[in-house]
Amino acid sequence: MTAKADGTAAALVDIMARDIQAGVFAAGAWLKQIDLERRYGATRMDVRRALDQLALKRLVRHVPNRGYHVHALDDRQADEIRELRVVLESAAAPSMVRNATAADIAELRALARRFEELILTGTLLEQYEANIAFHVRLLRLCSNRELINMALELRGRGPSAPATQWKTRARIEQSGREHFMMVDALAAGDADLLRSVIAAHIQQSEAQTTL
Amino acid sequence: MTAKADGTAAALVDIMARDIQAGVFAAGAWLKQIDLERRYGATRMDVRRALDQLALKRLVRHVPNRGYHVHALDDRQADEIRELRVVLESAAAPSMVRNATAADIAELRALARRFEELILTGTLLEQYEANIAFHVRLLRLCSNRELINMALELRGRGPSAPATQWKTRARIEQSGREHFMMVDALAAGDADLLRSVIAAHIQQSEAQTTL
DNA sequence: GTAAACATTTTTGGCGCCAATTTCTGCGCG
DNA sequence: CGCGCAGAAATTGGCGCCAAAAATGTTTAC
Repeated sequence: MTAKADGTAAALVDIMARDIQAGVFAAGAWLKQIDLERRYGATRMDVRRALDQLALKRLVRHVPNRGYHVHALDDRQADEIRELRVVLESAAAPSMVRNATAADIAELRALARRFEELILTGTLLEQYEANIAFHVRLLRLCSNRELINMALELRGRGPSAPATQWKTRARIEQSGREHFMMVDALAAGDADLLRSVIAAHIQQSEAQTTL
Repeated sequence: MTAKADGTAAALVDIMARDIQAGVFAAGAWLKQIDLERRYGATRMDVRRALDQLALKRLVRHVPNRGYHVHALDDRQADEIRELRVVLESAAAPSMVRNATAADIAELRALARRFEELILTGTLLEQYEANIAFHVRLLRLCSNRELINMALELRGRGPSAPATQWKTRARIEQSGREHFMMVDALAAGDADLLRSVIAAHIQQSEAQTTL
């Protein structure tokens, strides 16, 4: 529960970010420092640091003398973040195609299969994590580490809470198919195809972006 | 010198970021908290908060029990950040073209002219600030605010210190011309042209990106 | 003369307390 | 019965002090 010696603050930021994403706190709820330090078994100072960094990431908002509350992003921001993810992750496509080895492709296919299985047998959280695992593995093929970091950070900020992500069963199955389409595009070395599949996957639509 | 009541910490982060960019501190130098609190007239706690946030922005690096030192990015990171800026800012081009009014274009042309004048008459710092002013004004045409924020943050992290930015007089004059080329592309409503000028401008090369 | 060990000084980082502000609760008044 | 007000409780946020760790300077032994 309590994190290690030095990485305490950084680890707490990650854990809290995950919890906010997962909807542990109600949207717009006030985060009382006392509750947080009990919940995470952290010191007051660590909680404050974590809240400050989360405010910088726009996951929470700070109001002087009132405290921090989880920042529920409106539709506009959600759209803008999705659009940004399309820009970044499709820009990464050519680099991914360039660097993907046979072993990478095999691993990705396994992860795609795992996600597909969990559609039937897994819990929502397992599906969520399997999806993350696939996308992180895919992103790491890109040689631009700064782009990887930005894309991951953006994914953390976006409306990816399981509750809102896959609305229908048809949609989650479509996502599963798209994972295989990405792997196939990689195997075929078709960067343009990969790009458009990624774009459609993020936007959860059939059409490709026209930004 | 000392910042306002509430925004103290946030303002200090901005000021310190600017100073690091401007090369006030030597690359890799250790930032002693005592020096910082005297230099900026801030409390110890504000300095610590600012350093933490700067570490999150990767402008400084933290070593436990040693302190914070300015993070000199290597060539690889510099290239990756430049590449990311190309991706983001050229992705913004169509939106810029869509939203630019006649008034916007006039303002931008004035800013471009100001930069051109300062090439001859201004100091390096003035040139730097005029350049920033032009680019911020241009970016703000984009309707995607998240993209704007990311691009600005990235610009702050990149190797934009005046010392390394414009190596030759020919290059700074070329930058000045490119500013006008961007304004012209905006006025003509040519998003593709704007995109390639922006890409070339960031990469400081004549060729357009092939990412 | 050099290098290692020791002592001093500087710096970081954590812990706790207390003041300022806000919110909640209960009471009185119209 | 509702509204407003005052006191109390709770929460945030700032300030300072002190211990642990590192860097520096000094002494001593070889």
